[in-house]
Amino acid sequence: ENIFDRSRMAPKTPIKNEPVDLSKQKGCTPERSPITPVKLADRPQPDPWTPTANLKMLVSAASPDMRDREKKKELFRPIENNEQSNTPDSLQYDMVDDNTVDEFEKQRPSRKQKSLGLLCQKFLARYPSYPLSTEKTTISLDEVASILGVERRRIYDIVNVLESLHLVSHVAKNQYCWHGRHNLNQTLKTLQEAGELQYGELMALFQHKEQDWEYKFGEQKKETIPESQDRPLLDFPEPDCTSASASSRKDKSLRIMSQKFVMLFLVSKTKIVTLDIAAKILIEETQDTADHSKFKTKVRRLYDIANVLTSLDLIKKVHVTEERGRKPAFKWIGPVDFPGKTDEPKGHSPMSNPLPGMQRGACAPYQIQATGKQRFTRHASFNVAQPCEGSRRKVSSEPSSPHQKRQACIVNSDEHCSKMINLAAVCRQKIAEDTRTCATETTLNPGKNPGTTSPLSFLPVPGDFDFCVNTLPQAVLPVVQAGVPSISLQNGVSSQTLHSSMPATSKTENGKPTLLPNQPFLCFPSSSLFMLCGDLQENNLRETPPTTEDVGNKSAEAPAAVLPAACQKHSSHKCASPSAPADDEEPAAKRQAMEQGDVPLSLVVPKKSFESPKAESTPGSGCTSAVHLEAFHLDLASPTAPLAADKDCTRPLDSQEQEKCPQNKDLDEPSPGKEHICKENASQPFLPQYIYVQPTAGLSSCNFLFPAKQAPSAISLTASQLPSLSVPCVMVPSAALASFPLVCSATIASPVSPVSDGSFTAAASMNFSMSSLASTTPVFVGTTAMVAPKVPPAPSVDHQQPTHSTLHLSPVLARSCTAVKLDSPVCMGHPVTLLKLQQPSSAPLTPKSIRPACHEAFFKTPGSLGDPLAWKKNEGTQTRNASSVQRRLEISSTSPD
DNA sequence: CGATCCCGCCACATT
DNA sequence: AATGTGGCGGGATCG
Repeated sequence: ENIFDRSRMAPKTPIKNEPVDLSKQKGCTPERSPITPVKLADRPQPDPWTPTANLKMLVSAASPDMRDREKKKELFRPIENNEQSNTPDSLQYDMVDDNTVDEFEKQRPSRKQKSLGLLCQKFLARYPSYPLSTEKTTISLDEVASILGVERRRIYDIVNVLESLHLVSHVAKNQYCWHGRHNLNQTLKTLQEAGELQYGELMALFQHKEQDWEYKFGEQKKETIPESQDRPLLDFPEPDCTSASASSRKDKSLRIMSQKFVMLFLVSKTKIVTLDIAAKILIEETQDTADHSKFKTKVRRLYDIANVLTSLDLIKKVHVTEERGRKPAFKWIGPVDFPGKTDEPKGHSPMSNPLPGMQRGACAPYQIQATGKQRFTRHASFNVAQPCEGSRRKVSSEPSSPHQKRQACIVNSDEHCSKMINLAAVCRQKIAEDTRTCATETTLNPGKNPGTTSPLSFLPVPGDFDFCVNTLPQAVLPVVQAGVPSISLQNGVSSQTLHSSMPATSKTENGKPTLLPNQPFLCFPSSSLFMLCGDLQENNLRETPPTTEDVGNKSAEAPAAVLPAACQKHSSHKCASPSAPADDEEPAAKRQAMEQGDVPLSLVVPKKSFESPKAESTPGSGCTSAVHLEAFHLDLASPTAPLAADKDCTRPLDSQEQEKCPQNKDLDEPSPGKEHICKENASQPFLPQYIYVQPTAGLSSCNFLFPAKQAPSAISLTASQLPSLSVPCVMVPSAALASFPLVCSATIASPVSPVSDGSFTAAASMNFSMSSLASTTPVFVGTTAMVAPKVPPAPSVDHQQPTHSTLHLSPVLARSCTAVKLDSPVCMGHPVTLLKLQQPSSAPLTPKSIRPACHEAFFKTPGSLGDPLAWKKNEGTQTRNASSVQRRLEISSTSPD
């Protein structure tokens, strides 16, 4: 045979392929064949063939080429479509030298035949997926290499990836132990958790970027300490490794890269990750500057990894079509839910050790990350509460203008920042693109759900990016923000473009009636508050300006210089919080989203939030906060842009922005408690701290909400305000005020209930959700009351109002509910508006309390007034309580505390 | 022409 | 120094 081969080969052209044959030939000469393949290849033959060849020879001595060939054939065939594979075989046997060319060609393995993926399949074919626990299969690199007829180097490529998933472990030189897929799910789970921590944030960054940014920045700069923390996210592995394992060398980057890559999938809502995004993320982490060459190299490596993962049936190649064109991407087709897995993203303590088996380097990156993340999340959850870092620091430090800070941060953090930025930018773009684009992929759905897709979960956050970016840059976003939530998101998304214009319009955009379509809201970012101007009209314009300001504020915290610190913190917190929450939530969201569709594109996340479900989901606990946030974001977005994506993205920003606002006083707090407008119900849930005032559409009046939120922590302002529950807020009723009550109308929603998202928007806006914030006090109640009076109009309301008043106290929910009721009947007026109003109303109430409860309860059943009462009670308590969040939750339930 | 990615040089680690 | 590992990127193929 050998001879034949030679003959064939020789005559023709020495093809690379040939080597194998040659080796075989060599094989003939046993001498050389040392077991370990030496580079010797040189040997006699001209062909340098690889040493492995010799080995192969030896190995295969028993079953020489034939096998290989056969194997190859077999393997290939299935794999490849071509017939060629066959031919070669035939050739072998039949062939004559003559066949030569054709045959050769045929024989010569086409590139595909030599692909790493194919090789990996062959490799895997040799071992049982689920080996008996008892038996241990050892893998000899040399042996395998020779058997498979490849260089050892290639085997390393495969083994490294397999090792990253713990399918094999390195036991000794040249020796690997085959574990099979028994622990695959566990490993994936671990990776997912770790990924959420790490990437969650990153992603978040991307998606939420702003938050993250600020978050990061803030922390880092502010505190150096944090740095390490931050790092975790990115670097995680190395550090640990280094210390721990002392991993030397660069080490196993392929292994680590593989894990990270897998994490991205697991964290991605859509389960689709485009190569470029992955590369960017990985590069980023890596640190360095990513130059083009690096990027290229990364991509190459990713292809290597992807080939192996594909062979494992964990991913498949797909294409995501974006505006720009189609981009290569991979979709996760492996297990998604891991039973035991904790769902909660946040909490995990992944650290423990994700990878059971890892021996070597396996330092799990996770750990580190985890840490950092956790923190984040927490923060996120409550701005106030946890603010720890950010706020505190900030406070102390300088709070001057937010902008400055940011910038400064940026500068300082610089790298991170820059990276972040870049990434964010990238993400955005992608997102935007994605959004727009549809996924074409075979697999994917073309669906494009707008929202959905982004490959990474990140996307959703887009807003963040912008935010961040903008901020840094300057911020411009604002406008969008003004647009309000929806807009903001969009902005964030910027790339998407979404709605940039939207701001005001956003509502319209949606088309969703709900919002008031045109109602413009004004949001005042002031700190806590938002002002919504409800005018239906478009006051937007006017509003806009403010918004802008807000925006600016956002970035900065402009408002009060004083507060600045606080603000900053807030901002940071907020950001963080939002993000964090987001992260946490995201997972869920993602999941959901994911579930929903594959959309390739990013963005998916938020949407859900809109829906009540989210709120529900979130509910609870601390998590909730996070969730809220997300929801929040979403909500915001939703209003305007129905598109989830957009919304999502933007949202965050908005909130942030809002926070900034200066206004106030309260504002500061505001920041903490962002108030969002939630158009949607969803928003309800979370909303942060701000209070909105919505005017009804028609109404000119504007309402203001002040955030109560955090009183405690928060800022002084709050305190003042809050002191009692309500406090701070001021409402301006005007007709508008009425609206608030109207807000209740939100109730309207009732019908819809929370739901409606689309529509909600308006409502949403109303929502504010301060609750989340914390605020504590819901406060508003008073407002409500106030309203009532004014509102007389709504007689119907009246009854409620009374309630309200009482209610007011109660947390948001109650309010909302109440309000709703009232409204509905009464208010009236603008139905649409009403919806919006509702929220507002709620908002007024108390942002804080509202939050959690709100979400769910609210929307869903506005009706139950009873609650309100309860609320009142609660409120009282609440007020006391600082922790808004909890309360809120409680509130919702009833009286929590 | 961009997407893939094979191939193997070469550096670093380990023995 | 030999050998094990594996980063890395040129450049060939593929589509």
